[in-house]
Parts: sequence; C-alpha cells; structure tokens
Amino acid sequence: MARGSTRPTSRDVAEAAGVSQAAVSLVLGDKWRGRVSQPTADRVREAARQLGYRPNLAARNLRLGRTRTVLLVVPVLTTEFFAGVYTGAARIAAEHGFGVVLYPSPEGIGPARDPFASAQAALDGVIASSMAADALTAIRGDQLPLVMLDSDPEGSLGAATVNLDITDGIRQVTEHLLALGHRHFLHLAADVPSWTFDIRARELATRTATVPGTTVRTARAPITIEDARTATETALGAPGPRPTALVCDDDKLAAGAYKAIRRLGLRIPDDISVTGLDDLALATAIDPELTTVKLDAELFGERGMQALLAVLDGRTPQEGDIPVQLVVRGSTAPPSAS
Amino acid sequence: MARGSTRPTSRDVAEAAGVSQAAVSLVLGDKWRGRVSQPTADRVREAARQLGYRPNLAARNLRLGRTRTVLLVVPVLTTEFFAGVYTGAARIAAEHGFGVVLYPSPEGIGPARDPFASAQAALDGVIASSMAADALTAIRGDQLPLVMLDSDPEGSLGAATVNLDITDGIRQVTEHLLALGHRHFLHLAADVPSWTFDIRARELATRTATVPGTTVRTARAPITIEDARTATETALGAPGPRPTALVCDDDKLAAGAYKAIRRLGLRIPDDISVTGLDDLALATAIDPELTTVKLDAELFGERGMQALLAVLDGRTPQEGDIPVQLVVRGSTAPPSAS
DNA sequence: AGGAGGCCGTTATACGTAAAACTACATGCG
DNA sequence: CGCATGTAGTTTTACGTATAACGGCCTCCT
Repeated sequence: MARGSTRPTSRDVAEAAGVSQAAVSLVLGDKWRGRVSQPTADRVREAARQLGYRPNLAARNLRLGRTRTVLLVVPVLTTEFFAGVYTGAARIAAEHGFGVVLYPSPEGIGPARDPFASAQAALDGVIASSMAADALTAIRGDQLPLVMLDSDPEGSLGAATVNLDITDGIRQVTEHLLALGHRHFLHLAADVPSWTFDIRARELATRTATVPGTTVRTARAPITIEDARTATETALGAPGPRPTALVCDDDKLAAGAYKAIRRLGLRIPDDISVTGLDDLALATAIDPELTTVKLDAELFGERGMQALLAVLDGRTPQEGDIPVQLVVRGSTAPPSAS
Repeated sequence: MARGSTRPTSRDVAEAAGVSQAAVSLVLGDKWRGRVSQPTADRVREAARQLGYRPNLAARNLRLGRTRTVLLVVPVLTTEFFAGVYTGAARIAAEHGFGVVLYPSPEGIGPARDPFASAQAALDGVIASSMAADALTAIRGDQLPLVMLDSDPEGSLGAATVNLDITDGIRQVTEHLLALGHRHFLHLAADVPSWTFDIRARELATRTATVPGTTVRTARAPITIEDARTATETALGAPGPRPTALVCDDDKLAAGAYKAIRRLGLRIPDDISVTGLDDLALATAIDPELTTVKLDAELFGERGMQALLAVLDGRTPQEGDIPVQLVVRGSTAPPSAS
C-alpha cells in the first residue's frame, strides 16, 4: 500500500530472490529448463508473487518488437452484430496469445480522428470494417498488416478481405418473396457509403430483373429506427400502386418500417411483407417476428482474425465468402389478392 | 515499399534531416521553441513526413512511464448502453490526450480470463463496470488506479465509484404505477449478481411497503429476450390474483415480457402495465412503446473518465449520483376495473 | 590426468524514445 | 574586457525487458 512507491520490476524480484535479473526473466518466461535449478526457479516465482510483480508491457513490447495486440476498427458500436464480430475475433486471438483492442469509429468523439491516436496501444495489425470509412485513410497511411471486413475485393489494393456472402443473402430474400408471389418491391436502403450496402441494392435489382412485371422503388435512411420510420412513411405515402414487399438493408431499418406501417394503419404481413438482414435480438422482439437473413457475426470475426494471423505469418488467408441463411418468420406472406 | 524493411525510427529521420536524434524528438514533441531554429524544425518535419515516420509507442511508453491509455471493462457488449458509456469516456479521454481500450468481459472467450491478458496494452488505469464481476479479482490484484461504475460504495474498498441514481429511477417508476392505481406488482429481475440490480429489488420493496395493500412477486431471468419470455410466462401463469403491473429490471427483459403477455392473450396496457429501464432503441421499436427510465449512458462514461483522470491526478473525484429520468409511453395505464 | 560436456547461473547489450546535461558560439551590458 | 544571457544544437542516459554470449564448477570418460 506504500503510496508513491513504484511498481516492482524484474530487478526487484531478482534482488528479493537473490539472483540476477536475467534469471528472473528466464524463469517467468518459462525458458529456464536446463538453465536454472528447480529450487531457484521456485524461489523466483515466490518472490514475484510476494511482490505482486507484473511485467512492464511497454518494455516487453519494445524489446520483442511486437505486441501481440491487434486493432479491430468497427463502425458505431451500437449493434450486437459487431459485438459478435469482436467476440469471434477475440476468441481466435486468445488461442494464439493475442489481444484485441477495439476502435469504434468516432461518432461525436470529434472530427474523424485517426484511430491510432485513440487506441494508443502498440499494434501488430489491424482488422477494419468497411463501414468505418472515415478511419480508412489513416490506416492506409500506416504500413501495418491489414484485413478488411466486407470490402470490395477489387478496391482494397493489396489488403486481404473477408466477406459475408451478402449477395447470396439478398438473393435468398428475393427468391422467397418472388416465390410468395410478390412483384412490387420497396427497397429501404441504408444511407451509409459502404460496399456492403451497395451490393444489396445491386443484387435486388439484378435478381428482380429476371422476372417480368416486377417493380423496385427505393427509399434511403440512416440506420436509426426513427429515420427509417419517416423514410418509409413518405415512401409508402407516395402516389402509384403500393408495394407489397419491403426489403430492408438491415433489421434496425425494418423495425423503423414496422412503426411507419402501423401508423399508416396497414398490417404485416397481410398488407405488406417486410424483410430484414442481420437477425439481431430485435428481430424476434417485434411483432410479428421478422423474416430476415442470419449473419454469423462471430464466425465473421473468427475468419477476420484468422486472416490477419495468416498475413502476419506470411501465409495466404483462406479464400471464400462466409455463407448466410434466410430465416423465415411471420413478417412475410403472399400478397393479398387485390 | 521495400518489403521486409523495418519501420523508420527517429534516428532514421535524424539522419535524413542531418540532425541528431534528440533534435527530432524535440521538434516532433513540440518542445523545440528556443532550442531549434525554424528552418531546421521544418527540415525535420519534412523528413519525418517523407519517411512516413510514426513514433514507436512501446518505446515512448517505456520512456515516459505512462501510456495515456485506460481500460474500460464492461460486461457483454451487446447493448447500446455500454456503447454509450464508451462513447462518453472516449470523448473526455480524447480531450485529455488519452485513449480508451475496451475489455468486454468474456462470454465464450474462455474461463473468466484476466482482462490484462487480453487487452495487452500497457495501461494507466481502469474503469470497470460492476456487472463484469468475474474480471474484478484480477483487477483488484493489480495496483492500477481504478474507478468502479455502478458499484456498492461500501464494498469497493478504496476504489472511486461513479453511480447512476438507479434507486431514484425505480422510485419514479413505482410512484408512477402507484399513482395510476396499481397495487399488485410482478418484478422481473435480472439474474445477474450485481449491486446495481440488487438495489432495484430493494427500492421497489421499500417503496411499495409504504402503501397498504400492495403485493410484489418476483420472477428472475438472465438478460435475454427468450429467457425473459419464459420466466414471465410461468410467473403470470401461476395461481393467485394476476399482477396488474410488471416492473422489469431493464428494457430487454421488458421485450421478452411483451412476447409472453401476447402469447397469454393479454393486452398491454389494458390488462397489464409494463415498465423497463435503460431506454434503448428497443423501447420505441416494440408496440406499445415502453414506459421506461432513461439512463444517460454517455454522461455515465464521461463521469467515469473524469473520475479516473482525477484519481490519476491525485485529486478527489466529483461526488454525487447521476440523475435519471422516467419516460412515460404507451405501456402503462390505470389497471382495468375488475 | 585432462579435457569434454552438462548444469547453473551471470554479464552485457539492444530495442526507440524523451529529456537532462553539456557544448559552442554570438550578443549585450556595465 | 569579462560575464551573463540567449540560441542552436549534440551527447548521454535511463526506462524494463529478453536473450546472446560468456564462465565457473562438477562429473565422467578415456
């Protein structure tokens, strides 16, 4: 409890155990077999325990030239989705003795600051979501090994990418709605500049184009429930035939759409079918439960981390998108005969 | 682009600019006024830019003996609430040149690992939520400056605490329901061992005890929508008079309760009133919108960080709980005459 | 007997940075 | 002139760790 006393160093431990600092390092680093006797090793460990010694990570990192720490750059942290990504990445990291530090891209933290200023930890590499676009320039400037999540493989010069098969997800959604008989779609698009959202619109367009007589309108909103509500309300209030199916870029947008639809006095799925994308807890909290596409966020995180470890190792990361799965619930049904 | 070439150091910059390493440190550290001439300073900065120099943080941290990095230990990262806490803490931290590193307490990352093993960053201090209970022993072992969020001020020997005024929140909820005429309560309690949940039950009990003829039953569930649903369903199916008001420990539990109530064929708020606590996005996504207590997560994070900065500075942190605010929405109404 | 090798350590060094201590020269002032 | 003050740097050192290089002593084999 001695106030002002500094943390014990390996030299303090050495003194207490009556050995040299090198011996302490060997013992605690588990490299002592054949170099230090059993009794001495025990004495060192006991002294370290008594003093409450913890190695100075800054010194270790400096000495070793690596930190076994990796940065995960994600957009706003407000969704379970990125929590899952983190969990998966951290699990794999832990298995390899790595740590993961989060940089939630700034939202009110100030003008698009460089992530390295905030996450001051010394880093071995970076995993970045393509949604955290503002941080990318800073990252690119650095020569740290980089893995991009959900990013255009063409556009991310050199950096390894790991992608969810969102295109297939939207295809499954579209097939499902077409099979139910829907022909008139409204696409509630996320107003976020990111490749992963661009391909949603693209796939919906190309898939419906193969069926004659289909129409697709588009509304656009930031990913908040309130914005989604107002956007949907104005879109559905527009003149012309009302769409019978509403395809949302993610579950949160769908939740907003639910509110708009209720306000307009319409029923789901009788008057209009709604689909989401993510399968958050939200999807089963709302009534009726949402037909959506399940994304395996943890697997996404795991694959991202594995890719980064591969890059750090000089190996080639595993290829192939991560499969996704349509989950049909109560928010979709055939269009009412009219 | 030279592959395998190592990152440039301040010595490389010095050589390129034709000065000593010390001069580089002075210039880039902004301590050069009166020590280095303007032209030389410019030359150094230009050389640093050209080489893409970034200081080695491990070395800087070692030299300075501090890292300007702080660890935020939170429970599962799946709620917006802790995202808000992070945002607030990071804002204040950035204003003081600090960084914040997150340690989401393990949930499938392995058996209650020591947070410092995962967040390998060298740290100046720690802010920990009392909900991340498993990590606390490891933290206590360390002698890092510590601030506890929502923790029993008596139990946290020495560590500074910053608390939301949850007691007042539950009091506001209870007053509201009593004023509406409710007398028979069901308390859906979070099955999490944490002081912040203990005081919810305590306050509900003491407040209702002042009004004759009130009853309080308790159901208990982990904080997931599914668990909350089953717990509520069995509790409401139990014999005896049905409660007319359901007080939930947080919004997520309330969302589960909604589903149970719908399954039982009851209506909110006609047959039963429901309240939450947090005011997440979820609260306005469900129908009817949830009467709940708004917690200012960002302010919570800000105050936590300010307290830690005070501790690091040898000052005494600001006293006083953070006020909370009841938000009345559509899920509460007078009990139906029966 | 003598040296080869195993055992049990120690001494010395480097990692990259910040900053204290020092040097060298010019200018101003009594 | 002699000394203080100011300018513009350089030299040197320390932070705490991991490990390469070194060295004594004992045993055992030929």
